[in-house]
Amino acid sequence: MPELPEVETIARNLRHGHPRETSPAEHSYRVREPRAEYVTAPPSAIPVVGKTITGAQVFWPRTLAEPDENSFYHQIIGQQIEEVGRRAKYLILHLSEQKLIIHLRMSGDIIITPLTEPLAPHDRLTLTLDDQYRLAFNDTRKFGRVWLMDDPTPLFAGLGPEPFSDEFTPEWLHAALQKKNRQLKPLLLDQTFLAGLGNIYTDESLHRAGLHPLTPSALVSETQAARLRDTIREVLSDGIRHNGSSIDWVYRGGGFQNYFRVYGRGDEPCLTCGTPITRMVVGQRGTHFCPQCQPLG
DNA sequence: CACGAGACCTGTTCGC
DNA sequence: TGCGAACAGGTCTCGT
Repeated sequence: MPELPEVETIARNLRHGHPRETSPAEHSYRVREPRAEYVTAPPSAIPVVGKTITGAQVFWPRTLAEPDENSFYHQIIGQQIEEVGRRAKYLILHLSEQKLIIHLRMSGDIIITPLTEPLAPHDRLTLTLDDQYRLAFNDTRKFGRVWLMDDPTPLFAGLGPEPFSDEFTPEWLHAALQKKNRQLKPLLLDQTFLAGLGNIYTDESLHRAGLHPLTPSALVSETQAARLRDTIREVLSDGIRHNGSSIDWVYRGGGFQNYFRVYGRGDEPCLTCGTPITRMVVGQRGTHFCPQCQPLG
């Protein structure tokens, strides 16, 4: 589920609590009704910085990638949450002694509730906080993973650059695309090439850049690469500004789904030219593009 | 190196 | 109504 903007939103929520999306209805299409209980604020929007972990519980063993369960309990209890960060799609809780790394994969979410609330159906790992709140890693599909480590550097070693870093320049992107001989869509999804893009934001970036998802990377011109770099940053910024995307049953307060131009809009008219959006499968992922605005070759 | 298929999982939606 | 297939924001591994 979550891509860079959603993970960034959760990190900010856990750090500060964050103002909610008060989405104006103007560009709204495909609007889904948010779950009534979350209309004011999603449960991830409660700050946890400064709180101390007084208990922990693992309900689905595979969720905990490292260390083993007993060591996890022994090590994490007593540590304070000092800061919350993000690298690629990883959420990072900086604890007083170690780092707690969380990858939400397809269906993960972080939910903060008072201890008096019952556990949610898909809570896989929970932390008890000293102010009588509970931080739950909730993950319907069980793909998510959690690591408690002294130094997470090895986990991040293979990742490509952050899209908002100084390293991600038009020149870097053009050169990097030249070095590969791959289709753009799967290449942009490859976290070792560039960190943070997922299926939604890749499709949206390529549409705004006017590039076909199957374009061979080595054929992208300098001008096109520069444009693509800008649209990637633009789409991610828009996503963050709207607190990420909320689709299907996972609602965490974001509203960027109301601004999708191609994702999930197969057969609907392109908002630029009116041509029906095409949906095809590329690398086993649903891929959406406008055949008019994003010609191949 | 590039690419496709299969795994890992549960839940929703759609067609018959 | 029931039931199977397709599909879902991600990533890893294996075979060609």
